[in-house]
Amino acid sequence: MSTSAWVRRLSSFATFSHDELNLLEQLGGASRQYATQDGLVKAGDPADRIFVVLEGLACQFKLLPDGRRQILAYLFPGDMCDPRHLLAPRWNHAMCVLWPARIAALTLESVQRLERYPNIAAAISRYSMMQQSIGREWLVNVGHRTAYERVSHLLCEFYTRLKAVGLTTDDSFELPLTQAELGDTLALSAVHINRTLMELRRLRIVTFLNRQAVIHDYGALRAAAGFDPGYLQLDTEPGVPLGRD
Amino acid sequence: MSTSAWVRRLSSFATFSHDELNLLEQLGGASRQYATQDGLVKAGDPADRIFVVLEGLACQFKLLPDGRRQILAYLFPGDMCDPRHLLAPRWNHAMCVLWPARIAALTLESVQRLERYPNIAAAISRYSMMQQSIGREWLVNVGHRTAYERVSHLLCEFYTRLKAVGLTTDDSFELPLTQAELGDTLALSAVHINRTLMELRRLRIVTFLNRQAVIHDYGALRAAAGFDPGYLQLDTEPGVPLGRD
DNA sequence: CGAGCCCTTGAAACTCGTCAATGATCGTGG
DNA sequence: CCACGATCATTGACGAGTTTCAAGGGCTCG
Repeated sequence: MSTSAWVRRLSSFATFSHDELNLLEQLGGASRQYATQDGLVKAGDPADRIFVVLEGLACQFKLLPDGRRQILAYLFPGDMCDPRHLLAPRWNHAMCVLWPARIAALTLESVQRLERYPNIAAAISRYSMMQQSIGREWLVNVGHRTAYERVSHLLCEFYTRLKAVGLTTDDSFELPLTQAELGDTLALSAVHINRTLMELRRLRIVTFLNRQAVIHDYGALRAAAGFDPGYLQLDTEPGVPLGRD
Repeated sequence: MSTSAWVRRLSSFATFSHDELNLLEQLGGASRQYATQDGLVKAGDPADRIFVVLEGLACQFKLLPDGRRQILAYLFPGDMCDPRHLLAPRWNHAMCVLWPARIAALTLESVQRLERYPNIAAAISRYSMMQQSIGREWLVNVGHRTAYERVSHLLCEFYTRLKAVGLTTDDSFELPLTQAELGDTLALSAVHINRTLMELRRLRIVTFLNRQAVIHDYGALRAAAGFDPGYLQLDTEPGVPLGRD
């Protein structure tokens, strides 16, 4: 059972030796299968391990007392939690599985073992930095873009992130999200998500079929979103290592 | 020229030796004075140093091409940028000064020098983790709370953060922000910020005078916001459970 | 074949934004 | 010391974008 998406993702942030690659690959053995709707952690749980999504889809979210939900991040294959969570006593947000997933859990000790390899430590830090960058862009998205721009921007982000780990075919990718989940991500009602997606479909920019998103006109999508992929840092050259995390 | 707010802030995340305290205090010498409106970095600048705000107020923000602005974080006295920014080739957001400030700049080397002390490294990591946590809460705020809840929540956050570094007196604190800036933070128009603040004032919950916010009824403010200070991690020790929701 | 979830669509209501004008405050220079 | 301009706060009227409510239809799975 391969950890390849994870290795591919980290490889864009550092160059690994044979040993390091082996170590990363071994993680597959410690993984477990989860089903849609499975909870991974909830707010208040002790933060004693983080997760690496090897296949499938998971997300982080926060719940308000009255049931409103804000999705904070998606973990596609190859994505992991920020190891810094291990420094806090407890989680202050929740995680759940959105589509059947194979997920590995890492304890503080296993992360420290990995981070003895400077290349791995550097890759994880750079990768986590990029995830933070995505979070900042989401704040801009939710705060200052219209519904149409928001949806377009999120689709651009997904497309770019998935392409980077080889999870797109031609111009389409798996997107097993309900419109309610997209709504909780973009702070829009499911109804309005629907209307916006219909509009994108009507303009032949993006269509959806069987949980697949097909980008027919990436130029138009990107223009609609004002999408600038720079923040995804898929271009950076590996540099100097920086301490622990 | 004290660095005390910074030391106080970090001290809540680790216990420092005499040597470590000295080292942190020395930073004050390398600081510089800035005026309101001064830019610190803009998107695209090389990320070769980060900033520690010793006094005054600065913020991070992103600009959209048409001029819309989203403020991403405030740096009160004692706050610093995440050192991880040094791992990226360039900034993808901007920073500016909002109120006369004394600010120190740290290069990658100086951060590495500090992080040779494990307590300092740990404190900075934990502190940065908390900053990230604030960012997540902001996404919830902007995404899923009403104008009234948003404003209340932000005021609760400010009050709690400032109290933790001793920058409150009684129930008031300095808040030299314009309503336009609050609007760009909370994704509301300045006009609507005004109406919301008026409402808080009408209900005798919070008043404003000479750039000071005065909290008359913290209970009501907290209730209005649904504020739970847990995410600020000002109370807990690693691993120690606390019975809460 | 039914149950449940999800998508789709319309109509009405509401929150919040935009526009515009007035007033208050403050720093600056005459 | 006062006049001026600039920035910011305040207020009202109106409009736009989005939410809510409600109902119907399609798909999938047991």
